[in-house]
Amino acid sequence: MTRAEENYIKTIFHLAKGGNQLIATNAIAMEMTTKPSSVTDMAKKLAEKGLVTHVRYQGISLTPLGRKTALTIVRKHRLWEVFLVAKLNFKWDEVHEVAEQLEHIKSEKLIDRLDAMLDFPKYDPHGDPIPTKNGAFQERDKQLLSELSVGSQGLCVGVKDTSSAFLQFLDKHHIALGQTLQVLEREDFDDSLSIQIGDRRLHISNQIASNLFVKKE
Amino acid sequence: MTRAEENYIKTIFHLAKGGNQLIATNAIAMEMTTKPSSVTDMAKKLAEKGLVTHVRYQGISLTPLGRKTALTIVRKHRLWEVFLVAKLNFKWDEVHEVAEQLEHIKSEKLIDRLDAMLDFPKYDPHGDPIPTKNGAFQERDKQLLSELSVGSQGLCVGVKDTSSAFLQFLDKHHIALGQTLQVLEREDFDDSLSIQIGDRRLHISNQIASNLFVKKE
DNA sequence: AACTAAATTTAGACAAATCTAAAAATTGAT
DNA sequence: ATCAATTTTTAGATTTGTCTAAATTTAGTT
Repeated sequence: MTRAEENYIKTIFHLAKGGNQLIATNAIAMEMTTKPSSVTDMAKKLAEKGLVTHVRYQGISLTPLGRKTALTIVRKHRLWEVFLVAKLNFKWDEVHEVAEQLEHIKSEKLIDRLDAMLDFPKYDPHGDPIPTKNGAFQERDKQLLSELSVGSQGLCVGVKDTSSAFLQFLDKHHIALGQTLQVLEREDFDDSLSIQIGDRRLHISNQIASNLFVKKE
Repeated sequence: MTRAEENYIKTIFHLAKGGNQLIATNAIAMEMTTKPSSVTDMAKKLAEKGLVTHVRYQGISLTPLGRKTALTIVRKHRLWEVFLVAKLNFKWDEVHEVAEQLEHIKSEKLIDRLDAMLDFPKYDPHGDPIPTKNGAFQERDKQLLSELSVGSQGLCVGVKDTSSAFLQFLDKHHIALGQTLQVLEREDFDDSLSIQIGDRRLHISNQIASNLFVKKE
């Protein structure tokens, strides 16, 4: 597998959110900032290798083999992210670019040892689940903070947006995964929320609330 | 810098043993198991970038910029080797191939943090010196065990041959860096040596002795 | 059902890195 | 100093991944 092939497989996996629907050529091109024609070219190559199914003019989906490949790449990416944060003191908004490179390193032993060194983490620094060695992959039971009803409590378990801007916003306001919060009030006008988090009260926009995953308590 | 460019720079550095003599096109091709014509092509490209000096029909040498680049790559390679052995329990004969991949990861922060995590090691698992962040690079005072006179003592500080076969031989006979040994006898016939190492006596061939670096004590 | 707009694919081209085969330069042996 | 052997370079081709521009298919509207 070349690096380019791996990146396509990973992108299709993400766009399909782990499922195996057909993903549009344009969607892949957009996500990878490349041209649709390039996507078609690669689709043919990946289809020949048995990694994707390419239905002409309809889209591309992963085969079971492609899905397994994607899970391996995602596993590597997320384990490296944990490593960077837990062992090298990277901030959670600094890890993506480096993990993007590290995920292509080819050594099963390396990944297994890394996994053990990190004590077999289940989630990456953004709360996304880490597939196991044999490809098991469990989405956590979670919902967006914006969907929580007034009065209910939630545990912060992940972020939807992983941009530096958003993650630094959370840092600035001392919102971190593992914290419990409660929705105190919702403004009908703009769907902004008043929340209680620890001993603090905070008012956050809907844009923030709809990018933070919580587990209802 | 592409990966291919980095590999050429690194190879030229190694063949020149850190110096800046002209290295023959053929020597580079041999070392990289590629064709001389490919080396010439790359030499032109690297010369244009100011990394090497290419004297037509004479050979290729690193410019100061090329040398600096090489040192960065060597630094990365050796730090990753230390990491693999010290943190992930790799054996010293298992690290090369993986480090070959990891050395191309582009992140200064990653390397600096790794360096700190490993406590700023001066030598890699094979005893080779690790260049510092600013490119300082000090060869240790060392000589081949085969050059030691009968009766003298030495501290094992490195290996010349880093092949699995040789490293596993050393493991098997419990010869490791950091150990002290003494030359008891030399056979004139084949230059094999009797050595005292710890409380053991060992008889080793010249081929072994001329691939083990010691520091005279 | 026909037509337009959007999405997708094809055809042909290009850059990077490599190769083969042929040409040119160097070396060294007499 | 000349010639043969070796080394190196050049010229032209190949593969991978990409692009542009044109052609094709699909989808939505009336």
